[in-house]
Amino acid sequence: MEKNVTTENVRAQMRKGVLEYCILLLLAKEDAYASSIINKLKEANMIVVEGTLYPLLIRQKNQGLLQYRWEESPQGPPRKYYSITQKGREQLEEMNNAWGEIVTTIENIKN
Amino acid sequence: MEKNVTTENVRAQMRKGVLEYCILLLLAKEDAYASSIINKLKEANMIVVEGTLYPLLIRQKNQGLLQYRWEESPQGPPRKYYSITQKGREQLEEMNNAWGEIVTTIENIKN
DNA sequence: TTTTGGTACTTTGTCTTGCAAGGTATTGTT
DNA sequence: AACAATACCTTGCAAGACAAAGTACCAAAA
Repeated sequence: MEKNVTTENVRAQMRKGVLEYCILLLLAKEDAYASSIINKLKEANMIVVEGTLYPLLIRQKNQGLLQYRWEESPQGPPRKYYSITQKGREQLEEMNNAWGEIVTTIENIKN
Repeated sequence: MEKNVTTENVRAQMRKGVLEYCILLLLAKEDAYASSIINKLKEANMIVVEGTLYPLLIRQKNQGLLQYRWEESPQGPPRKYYSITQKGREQLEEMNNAWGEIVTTIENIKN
């Protein structure tokens, strides 16, 4: 059964490829915890939900791109603050290049 | 000099979100058959293999974005020429917008 | 003190999709 | 007939996005 393709689906599809890139971009600027990352991405029109972000952060941590520390919250449970590692910054360098190339490639195909 | 594995993974990841977009962009310019599409994308640095492209073309056809006709080949078996439909062009419009927004979003996150 | 509401992190199951590998089919050449 | 080149298609696996449900912590209200 083919699903009806909506505008949202198109955007969702395109977001997938750059999600990890966005996380590293954000964390390169400042440490953050999952819920705050979701809000920042939402503000930038890059919708992500918990079920996507948490496993993604764990994957990036397991790859050595991120590390985390626990911090008390003014209200509620403690927060897991993620920060980017040296390896993460190198990966981000690669991603910057890759992103630039993709953008160029699309431009080329468009002519 | 060979690029390391992770670099290739990063590029592959980012390509995923825009593959369908690239197909429609190409077919909006001229009809093409699968093997030629693979070559055109390869020239544009957007590597795709048969096992990816054939199911993708079938999906897009089932969604009404593409149609096809058989044409004799000067050498070898007949070719399945795909062309974009009206619905496909409308979808392409959406994708152009979506792509523009993603590019803008990334720029925003960078700053 | 129990309940409630807000915040935060985690896991499970499903669905889609990319891809390697192998298969089928047609045509021209040896 | 055998082979090479071209072209299309399928299968099985793996990764990942997401909805939904679960766990846990804290503070203020009942």
